[in-house]
Amino acid sequence: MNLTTRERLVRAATRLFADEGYRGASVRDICNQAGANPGAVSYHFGGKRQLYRAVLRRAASELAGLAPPADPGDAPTASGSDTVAALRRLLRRLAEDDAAVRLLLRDLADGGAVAVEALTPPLRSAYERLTTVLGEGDTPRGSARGRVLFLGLAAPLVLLAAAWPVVARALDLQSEQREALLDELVRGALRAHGGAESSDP
Amino acid sequence: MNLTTRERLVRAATRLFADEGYRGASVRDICNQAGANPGAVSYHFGGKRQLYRAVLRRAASELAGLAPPADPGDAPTASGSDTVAALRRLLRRLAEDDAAVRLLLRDLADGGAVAVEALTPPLRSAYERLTTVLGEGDTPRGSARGRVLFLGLAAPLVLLAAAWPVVARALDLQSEQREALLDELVRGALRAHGGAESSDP
DNA sequence: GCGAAATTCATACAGACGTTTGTAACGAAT
DNA sequence: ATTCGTTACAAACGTCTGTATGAATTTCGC
Repeated sequence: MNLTTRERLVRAATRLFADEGYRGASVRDICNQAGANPGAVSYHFGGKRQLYRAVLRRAASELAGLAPPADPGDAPTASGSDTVAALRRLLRRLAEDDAAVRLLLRDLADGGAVAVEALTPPLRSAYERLTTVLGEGDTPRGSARGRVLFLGLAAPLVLLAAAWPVVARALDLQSEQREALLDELVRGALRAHGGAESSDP
Repeated sequence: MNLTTRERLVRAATRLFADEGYRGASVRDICNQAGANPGAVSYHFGGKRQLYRAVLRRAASELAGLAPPADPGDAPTASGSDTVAALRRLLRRLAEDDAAVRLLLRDLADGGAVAVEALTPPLRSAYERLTTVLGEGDTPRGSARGRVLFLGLAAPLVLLAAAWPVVARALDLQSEQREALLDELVRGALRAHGGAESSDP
């Protein structure tokens, strides 16, 4: 592999931090995996903490890249069949390399400092994209229904991607049923969205 | 405080493990917080790992206790207004001491070994209670609609309790709006539940 | 009030930790 | 050809880790 040492460090650290946590992954392990010296972390990043921040930033922006901003050309659709397909793709990508999700899950447990600052823009754009596509654009961010739709989709998605074993065991599901369950969830959320008006503002 | 040393250790460890993670919380810190000796952990629990397991077990059973098993006397209700109230209480208790939730969140990032084995029974009973109350008892655990309802409620609840700052920031919400948002979520889920039939088995 | 058991204590240990250090290797510019 | 900045290296540093130990102390049945 003809990658720079810095890049190899980030990749090895991503895997190890996701697997073992910040303190659990030692600088020596990371450098061994990257084929570098113990001092390489201090040299390239100024310390372990800053390597961790770099890894977390990259993971967050990777997750952010999975939710593209709202396209003005998007037409309001009642069915949302393309929404189902898009979320299906999203789940597949989240599941096939879960390092980023697990890293952010750890950050959430740590208070979510990085998640708050790095994930707010993509979450907002995903929220706006969703409400735009579904024709709720008249009340951009204040709509109770929009919030419910968004959280009702995003939260199960995170759990499906990051905590699937727990969900599968609790609900007696096989691993192949994960995408089917996501489909059911999306349809359920859209059903809720198309239902009766909510009462409070 | 006239608590046994063992109990003080568990309490201090719960807070520190939740705040700093397993490796981040040192035995010395725990013992200092508990007003005990460094050797107290080895003496009472046989080691740090086993103290951690005890803490995790207690947290899991505490969470489990918040979701009482299905009462045979529960009558199927279409409105689910008592469901809203029950989940409101649940969120409030989860939020006011978030140590247990953060502990289990860390366990999820670690693979969820404890969460899988300790949370499966309460999750199942909560699931059955929910479907029973809402009159879906004819297809006990195979119903796609039941799974959607359950996940659509449980997942946002976890996020609301454990990652509220991220959610609040992304959705431009104040901290007082948390319970209102939960209400909206429950109503949305019930709306989805009462909607059209789902297609697949 | 006594003796045994249970508990707490101060201390010590070997190992792993993150980081620093001095030096060597390398290509580019002078 | 030589200087320079960048990068990589091996070794060592002091600190902190979890645990073990044996003495001191408290607790409790009698």
